[in-house]
Amino acid sequence: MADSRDACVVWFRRDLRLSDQPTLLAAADAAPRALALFVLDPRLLGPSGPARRTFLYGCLRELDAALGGKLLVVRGDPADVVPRIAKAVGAATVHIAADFGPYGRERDEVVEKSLAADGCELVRSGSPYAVAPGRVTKGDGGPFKVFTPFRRAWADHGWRAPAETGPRTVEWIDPADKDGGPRAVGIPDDEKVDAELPEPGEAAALRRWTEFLDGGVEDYGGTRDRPDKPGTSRMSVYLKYGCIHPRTILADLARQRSASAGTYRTEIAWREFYADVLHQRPDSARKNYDRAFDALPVASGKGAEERFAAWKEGRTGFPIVDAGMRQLREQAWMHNRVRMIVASFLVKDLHLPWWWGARYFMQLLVDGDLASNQHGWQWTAGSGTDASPYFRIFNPITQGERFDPDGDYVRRFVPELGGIPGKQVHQPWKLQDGIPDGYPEPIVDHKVEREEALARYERVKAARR
DNA sequence: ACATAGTTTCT
DNA sequence: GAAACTATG
Repeated sequence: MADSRDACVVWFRRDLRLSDQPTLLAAADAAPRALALFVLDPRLLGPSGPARRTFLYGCLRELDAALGGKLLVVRGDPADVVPRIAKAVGAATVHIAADFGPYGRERDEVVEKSLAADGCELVRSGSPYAVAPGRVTKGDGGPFKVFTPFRRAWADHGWRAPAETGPRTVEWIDPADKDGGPRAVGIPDDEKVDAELPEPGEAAALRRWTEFLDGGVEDYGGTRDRPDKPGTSRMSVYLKYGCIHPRTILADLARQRSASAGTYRTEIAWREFYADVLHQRPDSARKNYDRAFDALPVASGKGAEERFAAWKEGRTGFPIVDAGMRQLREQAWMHNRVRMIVASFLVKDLHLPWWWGARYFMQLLVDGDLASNQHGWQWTAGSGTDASPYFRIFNPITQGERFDPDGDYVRRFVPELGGIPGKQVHQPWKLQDGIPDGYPEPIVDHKVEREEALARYERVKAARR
């Protein structure tokens, strides 16, 4: 329909890399020249704080440099902005590098309709998942609700090998040459971020991945649950922004034979599972996946707000919880084991709604991803897919002693406890000399609140009948 | 007597 | 996952 037009638009969205980028192949097939576009959409950024935005800007800066300074960055609603740009460059097709994945499909349709009015086609050629959400289904076509069967079907489904692409597959159009479209706003300046952020961009992602593959993956099974050790891959933030694609990771893992490589692959599968769940049930980003949990009485009012503030600021009096919450502020990141511990504490000890904690995580975590974050929380709360049973209530002391056995993690992030040697640091109220100055008493009695949580859960059971 | 390894129970 | 319970030496 538009063979006379020789240009297209490559709309970078969540896949901010150039290698292994099938969108570029699709674009090169469609037209010899392409305009590289990134839309700063306030809704795409979601409830992100300065850490996430600044990391994103770093990725954009690297991409722009790799494209010879030709990345067009505009602000606005894609449904309005994208068609105007497509028209300005005379594009017959707009190629999205990675669709939204689990959410925002309706919004894509709005853009699609708007483009179609100008005879321009929207082409989705990628996904930030090995298997796009919605593709792995049960025999009857229904979605999986339990992780393990999903993982098997997901592995059986398979995915293609990384694509051989480079930045020179198309000729990039200088955005200054286009007339009539929205004006470039450029990449915003970095915001003031107190946390120390990981290095943004594709090159950093590949460096980190190589480092993990060569050094850490063999120990992954043994040390991934140890917040006091650098045992995790730290790849989450790069996956979130598409600085690396999971299929690159999976292809490298397939060359390894170790059990640890299999464990790591399972973690990738969890990411894909939760994306699939959110795709099937977009409402589960805000509401209980299991609606029987709507009957769970949650704390509210002034007392709840005060407890929530203590949790956020890392002054609950439970060292492992406080260390985690302070790591979150210092690094815009928290070790996954500790995420589970602080989440369990918020839900089961403080009886606060899981979505309070989930929203706070999304604001601060540099790797915050809606699907993984919300469903990770729902897993802990017991309201999610294949969730942990509600009676699984983490004991913050036992968890601390088991996963931070020498107390190094706590001392690193809670300086008030810096002088207490060994694992005693997990129970400062038992010290002979009393709790060190400046460190709070426990704000709740875990044993009491555990019983309270179980009692509240009876309401959920009743609601199911 | 008592520590502890193993088992059951809990939506 | 943790607590209560049971068996064992």
